[in-house]
Amino acid sequence: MSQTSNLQRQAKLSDSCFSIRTQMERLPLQATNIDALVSPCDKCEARSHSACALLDPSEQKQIVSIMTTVQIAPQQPLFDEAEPAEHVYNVTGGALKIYKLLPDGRRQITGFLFPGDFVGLMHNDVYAYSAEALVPTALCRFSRRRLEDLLSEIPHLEQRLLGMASHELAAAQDQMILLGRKSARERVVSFLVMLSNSAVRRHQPADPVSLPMNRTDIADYLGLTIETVSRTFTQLKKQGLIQLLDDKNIHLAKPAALRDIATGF
Amino acid sequence: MSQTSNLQRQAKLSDSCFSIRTQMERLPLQATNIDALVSPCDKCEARSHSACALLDPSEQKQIVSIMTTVQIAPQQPLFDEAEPAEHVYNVTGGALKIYKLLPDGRRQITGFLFPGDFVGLMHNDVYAYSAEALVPTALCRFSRRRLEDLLSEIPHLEQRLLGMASHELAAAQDQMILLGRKSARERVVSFLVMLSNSAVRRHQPADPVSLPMNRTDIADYLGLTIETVSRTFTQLKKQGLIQLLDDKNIHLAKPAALRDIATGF
DNA sequence: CGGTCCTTTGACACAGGTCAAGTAATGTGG
DNA sequence: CCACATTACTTGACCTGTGTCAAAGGACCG
Repeated sequence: MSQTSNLQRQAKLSDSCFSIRTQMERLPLQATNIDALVSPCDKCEARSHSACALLDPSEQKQIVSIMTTVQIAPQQPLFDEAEPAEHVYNVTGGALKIYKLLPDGRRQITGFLFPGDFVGLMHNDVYAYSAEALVPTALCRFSRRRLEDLLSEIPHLEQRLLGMASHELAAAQDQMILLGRKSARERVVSFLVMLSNSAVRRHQPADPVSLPMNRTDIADYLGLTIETVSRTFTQLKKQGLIQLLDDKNIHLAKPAALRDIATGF
Repeated sequence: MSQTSNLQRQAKLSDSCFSIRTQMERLPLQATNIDALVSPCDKCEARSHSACALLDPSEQKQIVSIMTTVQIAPQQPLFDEAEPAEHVYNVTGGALKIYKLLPDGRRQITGFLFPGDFVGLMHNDVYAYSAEALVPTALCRFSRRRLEDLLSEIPHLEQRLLGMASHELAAAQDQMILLGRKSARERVVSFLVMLSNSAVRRHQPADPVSLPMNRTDIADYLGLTIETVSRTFTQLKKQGLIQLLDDKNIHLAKPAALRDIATGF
C-alpha cells in the first residue's frame, strides 16, 4: 500500500472512512479520517472545539496525502513496546488495548482506545507500549517523519496534538488515583462509568455498556485479578446496581449511585 | 510584581536564576529560566536535544518578557485542583508535589517535580491537580494566555512542549504499571532508583539519594501506607541493599540489585 | 458431542492495611 | 540548659481485602 499513489490512497481512504463496518461491534464510523485526527477530546463532553475548523481545505488535503489505512483483526498486535516507532495512528473504527509488561509477564493495560483516539506514543524513537486490537479495527496510519514535516507547515495541527496530549495526561492522572487509592468495587464501577461516558462521546447509547474486552483485560486495566473483577460484578448485580445482560453487555440500573461510587463518595 | 516593567522583571529573573539557593536543599540552580523552559526531558539521559538551540536570541527575549518569578515556602500551595488555570510554571529550584484527592480525603500524589520541570496541566481551563512545595521553591510563571499567543509566533516552542508532554505521558504509564502491578518492595525500590536517576539528570550525585518529601508523601505517591513504606525501608536495610544515613538520605548499597528489583526481575 | 475457552464460584492464604504504642529528633518557653 | 510538647518515623499485633488455587458451569465450535 505504501507504493500506491496519493490519489489511490485517497480513494481507499474514503472507502475505509465511510463504509467500513466492524463485524463484532456495531460502532458506526461517524467521522472522516480528517475528523478523526481532529475529533473532540477524550474527556470533554462538548464537540465544540474540533480543530477541523482550524484547517483550511488545502491543509486537510496535505494531511490526507500522507495517510494510509490499516485494518487489523482481533488479538492482532499493531506494534510492540520498544519497537522502532515509524508510524502514528488514528483509530477510525473498532477498539484497541495498549499495555506494558514486566519481565515476568505481569501486565498493565494503560488504556483502551476507540474511534477518534490517537495511537503511537514514542520515547526515544521506540514505542512506549504495545498495542493490540480487541475487535476488528480500522486505523489511519501516518508516517511519523512526514507528519513531523507537516507539523512545521501547519501550526494548528501541533496545537491540536498538544491539546490531545494534555487530555491524555489528565486521563492518566485519573487512572493513577484509581490504581493507587480506590477499592476493587470503586475501580470496577469507575470503569463502567468511564466506558459509558466514552460511548456517549462517540454518539452511542450511554446505557447498555458494551465491553469489547474480556475479564482478563479488565483486570489488567484495573490492577486486579479476573476473579476479583468477576466477584465484583456479581456483588454489584446482587445489590441491584447493574444487570449483566450477558458477559459483554451491562445495564447500569442506578447510574447516579454508580457515579457516586466511582468518584469515591 | 505583576506591575513591574519588563526590564525590572528581567533583572529579578536573573537574580532568581543565578543566585537563589534554597535553604534546606543543596540544589544548585544550574539553569537559566530559558534553559529551564527548554531543559532536557525528564526521562532521557542525554542533554543533547535542548530546544534552546532552536530559539534565536530575539525569541528568547520574547519568552523572558512574559515571565515573572515566584517563590514559595515549604507546605505552601502553588494552586489547587479545579481552580481556574491562569498560569503555567517552570520549576527553577526546590521541589514540589502534585496530587489529586478523593472526596473522603484519600490522596494520590501523581508526581514530584524538580528544577526543569513544567507545572500547570489544565483541563477545561481549570488545573488538573493541586501543587504544593516540599521545600523552599522557586518558579518562573507565565501567563497562560500570553504564552499561548507566543506559541503561535514561535513554533519551535510548541514542538518543545509537545515533546515534554509525551515524555510526561510515558512517565505516567510507568507509574501505572507500578501502581497496578508491582509489590510494595518493588514500588519502594523503583522510587529510590527513579529519584537517583532524576538527581543525575540534574547533575547531582546518583548516590546518597536525598528525599525532600516525608513518608506520608512517599506513601501517597506509591499507593501504600506510611507503615508499609517504613517497614519496607527497614527490610531493605536489613538485607544490606540500602543504608539509611538519616530519614531523608539513603545510600544505595547495591545499585545493580536494586535496579533489577525495580524493573521486576 | 467432546473439547476448548471464558467466566463464575468457593475455600483458603497472605500482603499490606489498621490500630496502637514506642522512639527519636526538633522546637519552645522558662 | 533543661522540662515539655510536637512531629515524624518505626515497630508490633492483629485484621481484612484481594490474591491464589482449584473446580464447576456455560458458550461456542469443529
